[in-house]
Amino acid sequence: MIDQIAGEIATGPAAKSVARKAAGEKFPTDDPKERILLAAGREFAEKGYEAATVRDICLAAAVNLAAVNYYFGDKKRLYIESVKHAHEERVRQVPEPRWEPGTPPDRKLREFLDNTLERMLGLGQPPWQVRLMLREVLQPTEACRELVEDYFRPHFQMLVSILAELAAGRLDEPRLRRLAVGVMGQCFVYRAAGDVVGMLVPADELAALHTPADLADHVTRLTLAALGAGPTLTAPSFPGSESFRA
Amino acid sequence: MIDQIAGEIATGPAAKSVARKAAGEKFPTDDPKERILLAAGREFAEKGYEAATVRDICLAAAVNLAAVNYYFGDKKRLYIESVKHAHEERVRQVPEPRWEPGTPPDRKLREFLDNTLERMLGLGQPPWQVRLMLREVLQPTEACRELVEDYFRPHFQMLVSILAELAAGRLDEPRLRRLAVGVMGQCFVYRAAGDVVGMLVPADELAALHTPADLADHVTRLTLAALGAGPTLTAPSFPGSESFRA
DNA sequence: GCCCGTTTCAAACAGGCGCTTGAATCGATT
DNA sequence: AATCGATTCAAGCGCCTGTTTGAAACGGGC
Repeated sequence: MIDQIAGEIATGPAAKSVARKAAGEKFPTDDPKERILLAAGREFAEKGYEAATVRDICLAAAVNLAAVNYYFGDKKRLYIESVKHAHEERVRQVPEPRWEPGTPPDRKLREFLDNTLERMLGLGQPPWQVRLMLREVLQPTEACRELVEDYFRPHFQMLVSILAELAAGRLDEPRLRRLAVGVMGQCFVYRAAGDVVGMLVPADELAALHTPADLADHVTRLTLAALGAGPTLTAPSFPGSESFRA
Repeated sequence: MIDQIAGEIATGPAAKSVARKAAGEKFPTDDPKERILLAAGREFAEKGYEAATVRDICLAAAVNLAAVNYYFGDKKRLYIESVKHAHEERVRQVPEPRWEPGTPPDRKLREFLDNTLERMLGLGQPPWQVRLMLREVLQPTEACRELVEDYFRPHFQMLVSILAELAAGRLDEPRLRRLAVGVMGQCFVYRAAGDVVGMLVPADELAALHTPADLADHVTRLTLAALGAGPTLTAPSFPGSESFRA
């Protein structure tokens, strides 16, 4: 919809003032640089670096084709900047959970996973920022290392700390990290291979047992059981019998 | 190396018979169609559909540019055929494990995971076939559904059956499937997000605890513990105390 | 009211892409 | 040996890509 409007506007010869007004209504900012970053992020997330074209980005951003080169130099630098921009925005959108001292670790784990899964899968369609970051995870480019250090490592370390509390010294750091990778993997598979999971699991089952909340619950129970800090998955569950439940 | 040779050959004007001879030595087959499928698979796996070019594929296959259109019609159909071809070859390379009746399920699980991880991660660089299939998992195209039905579903179902044995009727089918997705996710994360895992986990630790054999062992123990069919991860391990070990 | 640095614009450039073509060449059949 | 369908070839056709360009439009300082 926006694309169409912007396209018509950008094409028209003497419809510039109209373009300004329309763009000003449709876009959150009048700054062309900001508009390009926004449109570029969406395009790159959807189509990937190669398939996304500077023309489409400028069309969506309602700016002239030459603006990309004017503000960013070339396509490559625009991509890196848009990944950083998306990352910063996503951090602002979903802040990491904080707990006051003394919070039981099983509750922390449950809330950590709830937060992680909500961020990864989101309600409805996950935002384009997440898809853009997923691309970096699957095929790291220059922007990846920064992403890992600023964003993934703190998150990962938080999980390791929670697991350390649960293990209570009976598992060394390397093994805690291995466990943490596995825990993240159980969440990650739904984001990265969601389509295949959707083909392997019946639709009704997916809606009933694979929502972010369900999965957070399941992975928490599984991890607690594996660490000997909770009942096994095969044990009958009594409502309210577990402390980590909200 | 092969590419360079093929390139020189394909370019030369009167060096055709030489080309035949050289290609015959370098390629496993003289059939141009087979050579194109092989080269196409490698190119698509490495660069993706968009970035891979018909020109490079033909150069690598030491065939004329027009051969692709002659044998496959267009680039799209070549891609679909090469995915199918890669899938068939991979099945032949690493056949699924079979057990005689009466094999204990924990041993089956361990061997299943060993097989799965070996296939996914392989020794050294995983073959291009796996990378090509990974692309389909992450961004399904027309070739994906066939891949799932012929290849992933039977594998997935085998895992579900093993887990059902371990749960011994104390877990319903939907919950078994959810558990199976998680188990596959713990393996999948190393294949899909291996680079990021490599940044989060120290290199020496990676080599010591994250090899296919180590991971198969770890995930088996974790799953058994979660199902109450084995000791917890925090329990000290006595060598030879577990039946599933080879 | 004019000026000049900053920003925006339409138009075009060179290059690479998938795909097509018509002729040359091959190889089995007669 | 001649024939003819199957295959291979070099060349090129549009098309679309990222990028460049020179001029037009803008806006704050004299």
